[in-house]
Amino acid sequence: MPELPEVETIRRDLARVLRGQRVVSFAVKRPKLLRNPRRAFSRYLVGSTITNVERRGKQLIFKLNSGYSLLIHLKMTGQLVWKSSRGKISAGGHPIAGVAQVPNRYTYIVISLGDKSNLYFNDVRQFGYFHLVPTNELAQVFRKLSPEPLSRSFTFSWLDMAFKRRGRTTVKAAILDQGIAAGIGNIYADESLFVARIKPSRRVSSLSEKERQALWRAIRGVLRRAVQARGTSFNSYRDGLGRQGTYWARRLAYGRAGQACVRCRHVLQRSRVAGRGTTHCDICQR
DNA sequence: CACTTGACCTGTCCGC
DNA sequence: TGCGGACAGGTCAAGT
Repeated sequence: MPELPEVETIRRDLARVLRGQRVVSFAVKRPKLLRNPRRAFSRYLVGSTITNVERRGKQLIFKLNSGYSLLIHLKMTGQLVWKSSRGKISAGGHPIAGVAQVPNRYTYIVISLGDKSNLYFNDVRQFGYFHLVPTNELAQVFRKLSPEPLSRSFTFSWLDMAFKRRGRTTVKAAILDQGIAAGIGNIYADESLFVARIKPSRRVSSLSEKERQALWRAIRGVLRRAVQARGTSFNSYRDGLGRQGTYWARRLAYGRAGQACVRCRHVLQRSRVAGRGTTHCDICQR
């Protein structure tokens, strides 16, 4: 589910409330969601202090003072929701409308913190995972990911080089590749291609320099605006305080098949590209 | 090696 | 109302 903007939103919310907190206990109902033996969590997570909450691509990184980092991947339906000791999911002491109830039947992991607040991990489809990694091995774990798309190192010339490795595949498959654009998923792939006016089924090798530049710009612009909107919610996504994001109302292509293109008013088409449901405008995307 | 497909899970929606 | 099938935001292993 969550792509870069959603994970970044969760990261920001959780960093505020978790930084400096000690992990008091760790309860797991679905051991298969753990990538390490349970004893590793007892040794390196429980009793440690969370020094920071970071993000790389679609993964969250809880930096711990034990020398380890906790990596969390939410995959399709994972949620991380924090609840204060007062039992209220709130920001600045004010209750928020539309919050997720926690814990619930899909709450599989609970982390209890020193101030008696709790962090709940819910995951209907159980694809997500918790992975403890020595902090000095993080670079190795992330070695196949592209530079962060919103960072200065994600330059056009870097992307252009990366595209040369994927010349024969479709442009949609290419930008879904986490080694090309870490953090892009199905929503923001369709949004970026719409903004860049490129058909998702085009071969990468057929793109002109101008089109590749438009796509590079579109990826960054779409992700930046989605982060500003606190991500997209249409089903299970909730931010770090259980709230929904607002990008859904601003989307241009994803999930709008059958509706009018905002540029040319033709009906947006639904298709399958790179094995994924895809929406595009057959008239103004070339 | 490059690329595509199926599997992992559960829930929802749609047609019959 | 019930049932079967398709589909869902991600990523791997296994296949071509």
